[in-house]
Amino acid sequence: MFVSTNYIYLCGVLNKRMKMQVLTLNNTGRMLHEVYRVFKKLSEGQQHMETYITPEQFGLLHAISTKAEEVIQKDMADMMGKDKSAILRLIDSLEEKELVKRVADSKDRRKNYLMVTKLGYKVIDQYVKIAEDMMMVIQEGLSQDDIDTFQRVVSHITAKAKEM
Amino acid sequence: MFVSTNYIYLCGVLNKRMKMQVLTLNNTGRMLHEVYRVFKKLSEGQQHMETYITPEQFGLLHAISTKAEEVIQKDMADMMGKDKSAILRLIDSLEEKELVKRVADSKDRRKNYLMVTKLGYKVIDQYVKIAEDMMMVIQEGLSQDDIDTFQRVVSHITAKAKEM
DNA sequence: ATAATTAGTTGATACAAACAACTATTTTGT
DNA sequence: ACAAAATAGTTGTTTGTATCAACTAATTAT
Repeated sequence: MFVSTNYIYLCGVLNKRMKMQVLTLNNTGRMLHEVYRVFKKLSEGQQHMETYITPEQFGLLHAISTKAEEVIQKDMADMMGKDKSAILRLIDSLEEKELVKRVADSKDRRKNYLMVTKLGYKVIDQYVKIAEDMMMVIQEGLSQDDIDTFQRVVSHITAKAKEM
Repeated sequence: MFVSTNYIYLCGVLNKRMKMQVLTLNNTGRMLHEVYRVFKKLSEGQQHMETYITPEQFGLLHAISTKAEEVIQKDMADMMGKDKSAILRLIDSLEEKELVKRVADSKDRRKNYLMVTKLGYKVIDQYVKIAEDMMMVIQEGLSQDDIDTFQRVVSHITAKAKEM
């Protein structure tokens, strides 16, 4: 399993040397790393998994499934901030596992709509179930206020970064 | 530049389907992705960089530099949750750029202490400076309370995940 | 009608992860 | 004291995923 921790120490270092009390993304990458580790462990404990997919594959598959409108590869590349060829290869791998299908647009023959198959939804559900159970345990001890603030700060940082 | 977004959608999906109001790591990976993008852009804008290093290299280099005691490769592998061979190869790359040195322990000849060179510290400072400036902008509009809560939630999640 | 743009594809290259097998050294247990 | 176990590091192999550049085919704009 390939796991990059790019973000972990990149973001982890922000502010280590700050003189004043400021926002620290110090442990955020490490947090995701730990959560990912647990998620992976729980996933592997499941014997009856339909299909094993990597986090990248899962992320893309899930992202496709949650879009209200039809999406094409280009949309997913934009959405996920990756090169179109990266998306293409992820789609290839998902199609090989029969989790998505490329369906040609009859009007614009350059486009392939991405459709999640029945099996695709099944696999998503399996992974989502694991994630839900895990998060239930993880959030024990946090108040609703904590959670709300956390989400708000995340949105704030994301928005600020996006305009930079 | 290699950028993995493993965590982004893995964690991004946690809770999308939750029925009740719960902790959502929904956008956390995306947040780090955006922050990383800005960081990279700012880094590339710097003409007078001593040496370009990847985020992984930077993370390891910085982590070594902040340890109070001498560290060996094994320590860094444990600390960063990676296989020792992954660390070894990152150290190789850092040593090639003359940012760290392996120094043999005279007592236990199995061990190599990792020492950050002068150039190593110089490179760290350059990257840290960029990160600091960026975070100053990003945190505008957040209260101290927001920041504290954010950090506390991150610690909570990390701790909970670690014991799972 | 030609030019520019768009969507997708392919090939080349790079980075970094895991795992397994190995060496050399040190520590442990009897 | 010596054999066995543990430890630190190394190397080779495989896998996954990213970028970039060059390309085709189809569509849109001038």
